[in-house]
Amino acid sequence: MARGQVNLFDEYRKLLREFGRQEWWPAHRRFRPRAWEVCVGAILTQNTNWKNVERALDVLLKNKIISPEKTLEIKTEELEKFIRPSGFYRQKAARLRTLAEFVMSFGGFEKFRKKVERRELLKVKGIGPETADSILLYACDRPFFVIDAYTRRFVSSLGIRKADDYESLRRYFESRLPKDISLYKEFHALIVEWGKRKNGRGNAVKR
DNA sequence: CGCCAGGGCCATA
DNA sequence: TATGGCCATGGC
Repeated sequence: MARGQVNLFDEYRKLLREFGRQEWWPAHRRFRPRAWEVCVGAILTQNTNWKNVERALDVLLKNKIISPEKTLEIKTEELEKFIRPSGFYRQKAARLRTLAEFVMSFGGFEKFRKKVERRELLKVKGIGPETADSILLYACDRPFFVIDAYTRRFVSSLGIRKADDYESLRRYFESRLPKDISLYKEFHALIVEWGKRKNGRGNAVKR
């Protein structure tokens, strides 16, 4: 593949043709998540297998911990117990509470969703660039492209030589794609699917 | 059975 | 700024 001639939108269409629509949120789970649950998922999946995250999300749902308010009401030990299947449960319980407090400082989730700025989110302890962009894109419908470990491998598989720091890669994607939120969501999900199958995981290919 | 996952923080140099 | 240790469970 010739360097410098990669068309990212074409790459997106190839993945879409090969794997089909991923529709991460909300359609890939059996319930329709509220935006808060998307934020919870973004924290719980930090360096963690998504299957484990789903177990933890199921426990939270079963116990009706489905809002930042509820998250702040229950005891920390209780929250830790609920999310244990997702690993790093002490850290993550603390991070969930911190995020819940931050969200509530806006006066509720809807206000947070409309007003939060990326800079502010990045200052929250436990929210790094990937988690921030996941929240902004999937929960707040903001046009930020999410970069993760799979994205780095994907970019390198295209033979593109880029500085691989987070911000450079994010701008690389954002500057070469239409500013389309649905496209960002779907492309990132497809890249993850590509990475999983490459690792010999994921579901069998059917088309 | 070992390897490692849809990161991020912190201490150290 | 750049490495390295740490966090922890469950899938495969």
